[in-house]
Amino acid sequence: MILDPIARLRRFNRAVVREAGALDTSFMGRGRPLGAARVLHLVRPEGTDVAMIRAKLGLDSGLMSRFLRALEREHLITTETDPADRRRGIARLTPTGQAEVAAYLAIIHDQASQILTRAGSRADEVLTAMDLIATILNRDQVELRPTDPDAPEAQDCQRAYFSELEARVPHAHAQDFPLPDPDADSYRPPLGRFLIAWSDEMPVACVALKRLDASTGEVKRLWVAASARGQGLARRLMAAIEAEARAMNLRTLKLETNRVLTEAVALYRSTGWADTAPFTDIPADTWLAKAL
Amino acid sequence: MILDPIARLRRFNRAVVREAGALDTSFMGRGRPLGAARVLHLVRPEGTDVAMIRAKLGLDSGLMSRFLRALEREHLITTETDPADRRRGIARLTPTGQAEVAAYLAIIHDQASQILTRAGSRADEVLTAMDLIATILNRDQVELRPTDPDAPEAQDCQRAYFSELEARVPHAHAQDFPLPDPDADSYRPPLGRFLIAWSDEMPVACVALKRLDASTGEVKRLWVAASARGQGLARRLMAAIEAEARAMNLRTLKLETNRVLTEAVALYRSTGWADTAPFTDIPADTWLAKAL
DNA sequence: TATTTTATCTGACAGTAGTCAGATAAATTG
DNA sequence: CAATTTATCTGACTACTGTCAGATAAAATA
Repeated sequence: MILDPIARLRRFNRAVVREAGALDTSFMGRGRPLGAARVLHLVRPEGTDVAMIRAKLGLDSGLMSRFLRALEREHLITTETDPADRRRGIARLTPTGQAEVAAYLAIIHDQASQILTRAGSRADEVLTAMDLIATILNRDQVELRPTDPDAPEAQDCQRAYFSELEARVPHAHAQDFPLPDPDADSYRPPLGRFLIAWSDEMPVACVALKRLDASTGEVKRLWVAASARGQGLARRLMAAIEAEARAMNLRTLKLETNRVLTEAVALYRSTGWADTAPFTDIPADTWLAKAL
Repeated sequence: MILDPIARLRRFNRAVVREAGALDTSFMGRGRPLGAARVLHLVRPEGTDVAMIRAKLGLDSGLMSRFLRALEREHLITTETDPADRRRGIARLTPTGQAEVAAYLAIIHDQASQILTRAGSRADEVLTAMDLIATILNRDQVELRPTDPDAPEAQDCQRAYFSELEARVPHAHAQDFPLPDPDADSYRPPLGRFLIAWSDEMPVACVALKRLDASTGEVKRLWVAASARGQGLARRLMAAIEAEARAMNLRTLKLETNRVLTEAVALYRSTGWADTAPFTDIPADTWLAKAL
């Protein structure tokens, strides 16, 4: 576009802050200060560690204590001491509290759909834009965590991976890859691993490892969301999955890919992977191996 | 992408609010509450109407008065009564105040470039995404204002328009349209008009009107930024420029266009424009007229 | 000209966020 | 076991935001 980048960024900031301000007052719309509402949001019915909430919100212990007692007075939560460490507290949502959280979520949901309605025919574009911006802003906080390959988020990642393959690789068809994967056990300890990269609780990339024999593993399902590319996430995931493989005492890793996936192939080759004998069928046309 | 739209929107909100929060505290980093800093930002060296600032920020008159006096005590502004209406106040930035505003801007600038740096190779994509989101959020506040055709923003719009033409219309070359336009007088009262659509002080669309003879005008330079499409802005601009033409006592409007600009042509035809005899050269291939 | 409206100022007050110091009780460490 | 650390609680305090009522002076209106 036409303007100074800084001016564009400031305009964006103003627009978003105005919207977020409206969100704040709506929090107060339920007769509770923002701070207490934020705490309430993090308490789960099955119980949440008080210290964890405090860390997450960066609250002073005194303020936290006051919020908790205010919520308790409203019968929205109950607190007890952690039996394992009786200095620590555990907060639990009461049924009333659950209803209150649901009411907040309904408000948020309404406001969100209002924004999407305002975007009209461009809602998809707007969401893609939001993903990109959120991913950039969260960039330093992306966390890799092992996940069950049948977890809904893992399936989401794989679905996105398959449809990307279908779009780019000749003779690859998403329907050849059923979900949940009948082979999921192979990606689950002790046979394998499934890693997801999380950006603020949203999965943005994944990779899987599968044991082939006592000393050999196969790397599969390396996928990075379009919004999260250009941050070295694939490299980070590959390093992490190689570390997992070493921890499993594997000495060789293999993978199959297709030369049209140029970024992926370039990444592999630049990190010590070399051609090896084909060990699978089409749509693969490139087979690589790496000694650990 | 893969997740529930609402979840994506909430993640976006969290990411941006966290960032904006950091921006807020930096405002306080200069030892002044956010409210006063916001007021300071709106005061111009040549003097600003106090009531206008108050309306823009939605402040209570009492609070506003206190902010102004606090800023005055710091010698950042001076205030006087409006000679034309001695109930009203006018605030002026002192040189000290100008330096202070510059210091704020430097901080903002730093933070903005930090974000762009974080975006790395995707900075352009991020800015485009921000434009889109800001435009959607500001959607209801787009304002049409007549502008001088030589104003920098008008030139920005025209530059964007020409490069769009060059990209889409065969035989159109941006270098055939010098800026500032030697013909600018034609788009300036009393001969013509140049309208810009502003979204939070950023130009997002424009249109020009040029008198051909006592009763005929020509509409030119209809342009809408990519980020602002799909909101009916072109239609709004056309309606406004037709109103301007009527106010100038014109009875017929003409325009030239090219059939590859399908959205534009469709808009014209759906609002009463009909084919007319060619009155210009290539790259035009479609000539339309409308009786007012 | 009398009345009403408008723009601002002033003082009083309340709610929220946040900090700090000290107290308490339960782990952890030496 | 004594000393230290950790998690929480409590009370005191400050700063910022925001609201309300009343005062004042200058337009605008009847």
